[in-house]
Amino acid sequence: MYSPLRNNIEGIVKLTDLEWNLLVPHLKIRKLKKNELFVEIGKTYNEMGFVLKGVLRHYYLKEGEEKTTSFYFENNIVAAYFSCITNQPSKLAIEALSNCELIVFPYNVLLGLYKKNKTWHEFGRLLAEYIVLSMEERMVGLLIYSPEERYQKLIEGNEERYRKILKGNKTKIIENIPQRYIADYLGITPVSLSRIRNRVSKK
Amino acid sequence: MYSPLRNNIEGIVKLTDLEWNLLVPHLKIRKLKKNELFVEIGKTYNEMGFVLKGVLRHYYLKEGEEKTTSFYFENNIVAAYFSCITNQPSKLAIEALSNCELIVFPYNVLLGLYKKNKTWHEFGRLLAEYIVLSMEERMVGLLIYSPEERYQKLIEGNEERYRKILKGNKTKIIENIPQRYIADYLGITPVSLSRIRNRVSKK
DNA sequence: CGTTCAGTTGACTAAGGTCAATTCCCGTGG
DNA sequence: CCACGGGAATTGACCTTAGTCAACTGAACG
Repeated sequence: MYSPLRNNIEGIVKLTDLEWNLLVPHLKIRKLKKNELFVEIGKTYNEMGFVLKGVLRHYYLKEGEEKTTSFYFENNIVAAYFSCITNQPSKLAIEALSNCELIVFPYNVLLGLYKKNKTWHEFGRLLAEYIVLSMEERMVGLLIYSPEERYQKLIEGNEERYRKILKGNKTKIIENIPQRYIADYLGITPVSLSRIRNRVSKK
Repeated sequence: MYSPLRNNIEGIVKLTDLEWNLLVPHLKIRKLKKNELFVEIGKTYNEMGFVLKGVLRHYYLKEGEEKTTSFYFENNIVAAYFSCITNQPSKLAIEALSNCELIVFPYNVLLGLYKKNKTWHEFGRLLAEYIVLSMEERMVGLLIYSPEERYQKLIEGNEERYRKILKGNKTKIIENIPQRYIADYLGITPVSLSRIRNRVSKK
């Protein structure tokens, strides 16, 4: 039941059964219906999730408009990282784009494991480090490529992936996500994305 | 001599003298002349730095053009993070924009401290986590604000800073960095930045 | 079968990119 | 001290591309 989570953690550090079992008692399954929120803006969170089934999006509000900046697929960790780490109200919302099934556990528990156990602590550090690397990559992409180039790269699936746990299969973005969210993700409007797609397909 | 580094680390975790002294023997001072490279593209690095004096920039090459995506000021940690973590050749270069004085030490040593000492390990994890938070913020800025809005935010110094160690004083960007690099940082051309400045100053 | 909403398309606007000329600044050498 | 050279920044003219608004299309769903 929980083995996909273990597999993914073990993509980063090897766990003994003993270590794994430190976490297991705190795991729960949580189901979300399509359009249900996993994280709401303004609330403070202590909950980590791991996607077993489904897709979620992560958005900010700017002048009342939802701006989708990220997605979570199967085998991704999903959380209001900012809120968990700083204990401040979340500035972003996370919404299920389809019916989802998550493994959830409290961030506190993870912090406890960090204190108690070296392997778990190493997992926490490495996870954060890999997230840094993947964010650096995306940020550089936003700075040095045009919207059209970014779209090209997205459909070519050219981005590097440091660990499966971070980004599952990116090609799924194209297949499973409504275009207006992809447009946000690329930093453009849905209308522009439609035109870019048109341009690109004619080449 | 090394106390600014200790102060900044202690912005994240408290160190006993004993813990601090685990690192000290491995510290060295390194001076860079203006325009000298701290990191070259294609070489693999194991060196961390901490800026005592001066400013550096961090750039990628795209079709032969240098694209500056980040800066390092006094009291910032500077490193080819990607190269240190993955042991792969660096894709970016880091250049001194002025004569610089750095404290340097091997990343290996830090890894050794992580293994040996819980406080150091916690430092490593928290550092990576704060970097994640600050990168998330910058990335969202690139996605949801226009170039002009980004420039406004830059001069207003509106960005949050999770720890001094990450980003020193951002207002210094405006004062100390040639505009063409700031343009890259904002994801626009120097010509556009000049026009934006003109527009903004007339409001 | 109609309602709804995402996606496309068209017309127009606004903003950034490009290229080139000019000005400004600063340092260097006569 | 002044004149010159070189690079950075500004400005102008023009182009390209994204944004906006609105109309239309088409598929999904009840």
